[in-house]
Amino acid sequence: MQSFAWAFDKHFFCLHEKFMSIDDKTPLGGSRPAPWRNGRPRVTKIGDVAALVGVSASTVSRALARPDRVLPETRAKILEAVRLTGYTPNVAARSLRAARSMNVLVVLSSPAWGEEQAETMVTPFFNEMLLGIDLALSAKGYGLLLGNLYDSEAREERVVNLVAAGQVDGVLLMLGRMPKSTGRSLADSGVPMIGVTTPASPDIPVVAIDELAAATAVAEHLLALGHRRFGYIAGPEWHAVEQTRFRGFMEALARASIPSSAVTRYPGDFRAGSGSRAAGMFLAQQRRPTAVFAISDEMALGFMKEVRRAGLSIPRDVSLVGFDGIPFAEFCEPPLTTVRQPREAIGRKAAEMLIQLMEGAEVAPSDRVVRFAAELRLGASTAPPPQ
Amino acid sequence: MQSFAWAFDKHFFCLHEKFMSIDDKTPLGGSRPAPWRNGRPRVTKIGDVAALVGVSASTVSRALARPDRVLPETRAKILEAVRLTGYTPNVAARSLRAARSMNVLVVLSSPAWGEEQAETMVTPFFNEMLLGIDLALSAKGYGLLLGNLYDSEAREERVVNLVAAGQVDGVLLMLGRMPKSTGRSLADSGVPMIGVTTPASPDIPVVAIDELAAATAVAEHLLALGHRRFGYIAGPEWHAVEQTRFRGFMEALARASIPSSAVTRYPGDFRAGSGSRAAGMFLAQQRRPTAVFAISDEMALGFMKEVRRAGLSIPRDVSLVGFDGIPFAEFCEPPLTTVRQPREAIGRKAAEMLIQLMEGAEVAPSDRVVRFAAELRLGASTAPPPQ
DNA sequence: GTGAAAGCGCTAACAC
DNA sequence: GTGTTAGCGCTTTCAC
Repeated sequence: MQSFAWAFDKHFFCLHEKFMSIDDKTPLGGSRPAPWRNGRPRVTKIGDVAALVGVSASTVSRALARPDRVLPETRAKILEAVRLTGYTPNVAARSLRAARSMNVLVVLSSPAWGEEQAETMVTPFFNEMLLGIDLALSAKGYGLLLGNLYDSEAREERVVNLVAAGQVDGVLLMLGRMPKSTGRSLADSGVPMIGVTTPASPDIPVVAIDELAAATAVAEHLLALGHRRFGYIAGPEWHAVEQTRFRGFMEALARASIPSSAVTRYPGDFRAGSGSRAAGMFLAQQRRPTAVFAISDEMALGFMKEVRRAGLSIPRDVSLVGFDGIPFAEFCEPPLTTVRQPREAIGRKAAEMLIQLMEGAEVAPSDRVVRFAAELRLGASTAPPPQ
Repeated sequence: MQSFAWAFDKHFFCLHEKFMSIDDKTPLGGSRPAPWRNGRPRVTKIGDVAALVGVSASTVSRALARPDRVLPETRAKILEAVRLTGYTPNVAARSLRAARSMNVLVVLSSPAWGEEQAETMVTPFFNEMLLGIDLALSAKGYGLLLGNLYDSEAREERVVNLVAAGQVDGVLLMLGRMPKSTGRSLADSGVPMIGVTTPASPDIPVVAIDELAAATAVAEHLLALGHRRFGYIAGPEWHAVEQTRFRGFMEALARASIPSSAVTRYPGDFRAGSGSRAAGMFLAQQRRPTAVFAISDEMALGFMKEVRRAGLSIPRDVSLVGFDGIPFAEFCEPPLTTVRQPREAIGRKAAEMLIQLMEGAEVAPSDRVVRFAAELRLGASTAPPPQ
């Protein structure tokens, strides 16, 4: 994504010469071939339709926007002409006039250290969420612009510009933290915004799961199985989700009188590779945890693979819990015990709230923070600890 | 995704106090408050910057677009004012004027029968490809609009409109067939277009892997292991990729004198569920194939899961080959033998070709069809047939 | 019910 | 070098 970006910084590439020659061959409707008018195909404009029918452009516009304010027969003729010519309103003109773009920006940050480290554009976790968002938005006629920050500040800057430039009418933030962009921030832009799985904020309504409850459920499940020594594969420390899940997990353990020294915290970044590295550290330990909680399924899968390679078996030697409930969590062997987030519903709800905001409604106070319940889905990767 | 309707924003918000004072002297946004100009946040316009510096709007525009054509000191003052005010050009106006949107549309179709059946917005297969596309586009300042057809005709229509409306400067088609849309087709719109993993077409350059060679490699690998009875989990029949892979697979077998009656063809739709269903059919067979080729990794994983549930072991009882090389193919047990497509490279190449087209270049004849080599990546899911 | 006219914000040709 | 001017395509008053 994010690619939009535009040439704000560098401003236009100039292609004049090329344009000229093409233009000469295909002079566009206008009396004078505009040199900048890229050899674009001649497109039907509202005036063309009007001329064809023998009415004014305003009437065509009205016929399309407020059918009831145009004589039925005029309207019929206009619609016919529209069909005939394949006329489609020019979005840029309409946006300019209406001061709205009908586009929504989804800002996400695939975990990466700079884009050269990125592995995919949309992580499995965001994927289903995007589906819900897309369906909700397109139902209301909004388009979807995708902006991946790839954890890069330069990108962040561009995204902020994008918003400032009025290219989008609303923003969905799917980030672990607020962008710390230089210059004016997103929040300052006055563009409606909703956070998805994002830290709660006074300014920005948030849709997410109840992270604390979910982490608690994981801890209690493992405790109930009899585990007393734990591993925790973390996310980046600045990530809101990491902070909450860690806290929920530790507090639940504390309530069961498990000292924090009984928990080994392995660093991670949500991606499978970091799960494998955590496994390396796990394997090297003298006194290994009997249960490991990875706060993303990808890390759990990475852990699983590495541990199996070392000849250990899950859950016989070590229990494993993931988080998110990505589709592949059930295809691994054993199927992963994980926390399933209702991602499509989250995405849909967030998009619907954003649409309301964009259409001028206020967010009800009760909707400042919407939390969905997450469900602990038992796979076969957890069992009582080995004797 | 997208189509465009209507609604309005209501927010009143003043960005910059600094600016307010200037405002008082030069009430911007027209002498008369336009009634439709729904209390949008007051945004800095080029004229504001100009007024602040004491030059004309054109000079500001020039200072930004062609620095060399403006006096250095003027320019410096302008840049300072831009910084101060947080001015960002209005995209709609620029697009309208320049007749280019700096946006590219990526049309894809997650396998589904209508959107209510969709599982994710971006399949794992498209994901890495999107990464390559995104990086290439954003490097040149282009934005990325995502349009998922979800195999729905209504969506198709909207996407076509989008293109016709000039909302995008170019299109990347990631489909198994050409959209069969009613009304004027995409190809007619005259907008530059590149197909990615799409049927070759006289009009549209294509970037893909050498499907035929890949399918051949799979067949030869299985033949070399000694297999003589095969299963083939197909894609939708209309899908170009399905057609080519099936042909490549069958022809290679034929060259080894394997009769086509030795191949069971299970229907599929690229998704995991259809792989599971194929497994059901497989298990019910009297004389089962000893090797199965699924033309997507997801289907292979679905097959694997179901077969394992029935107590069979891969590759001891049946060998399995997937296709695509999605990340999770190596996390399953056993790791999947699959055809790895260099997806990021494909995406990047396609985007770069599109950019060339959009900037007026011709596609070199040699680039009408660009084929990357795909690599058969041996996992542990293939072995000689059971005795 | 319909047309004429103005103008959204920006850029480029054309003076000076 | 810089200002003036015109107009991209559309929608929306405001007359009639």
